[in-house]
Amino acid sequence: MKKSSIPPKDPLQAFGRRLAELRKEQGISQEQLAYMSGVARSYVSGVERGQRNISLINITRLAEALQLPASKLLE
Amino acid sequence: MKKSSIPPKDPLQAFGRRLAELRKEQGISQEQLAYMSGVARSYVSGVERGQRNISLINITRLAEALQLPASKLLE
DNA sequence: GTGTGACTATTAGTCCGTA
DNA sequence: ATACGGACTAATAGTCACA
Repeated sequence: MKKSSIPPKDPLQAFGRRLAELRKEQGISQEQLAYMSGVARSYVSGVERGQRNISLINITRLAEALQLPASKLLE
Repeated sequence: MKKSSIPPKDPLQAFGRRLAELRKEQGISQEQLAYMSGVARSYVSGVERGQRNISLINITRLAEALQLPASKLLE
C-alpha cells in the first residue's frame, strides 16, 4: 500500500487476538483449526499473531471452521 | 492446498453487494470512497462486483471511510 | 502445540486507458 | 459515475525446517 495514513497494523492484531480467543473457546488447537479450514498451520499462527494481512476468503474459511459468522471475527 | 475444500467466491460477492449498499446509503460515489479510504477507484469497482479478494487491512480502511465497524461489512 | 524466517507462486492493489 | 481491460509492483498465500 502507498497510503500509510491511518490504520496499518492494529486491525491485524485485533483480528488475531479475536481468532485465538474464539478458537480456544472451542478447545481446538491451531493444528486442528488449520486442518478444518484448509489452511496451513503456520499460517494460522501468523494470523493469530497479527503478522499476516488475511484476505476475505480465508477469513470466511476460518469462520466456517469455527461455525461462526465471519463478522464475529471482526468484532 | 485443497482449493475446493471449503466454499469460496460467494463471500466476495456478498461483501461487494454489502459494500455498495452501505456506500449508497451515505450517498457517496465509488470515487469518493476510494479517495477517502486511500485505495484505487478501479479497485473499489472490482471489490463491489465480487471480483477481488480484499484483505483485512483494506476492509478496515473502507469501514473507516464509511464510519462503520468492519464487522458491519460482513453481515 | 506453537513461533519464526525463508522461500516461491499467486494475487492484491495501482495506474493507465477505453467505453 | 461506473464497468472493464492491460500492465505493472508489492504483498499475500501457502509450505517447510527448525527453534
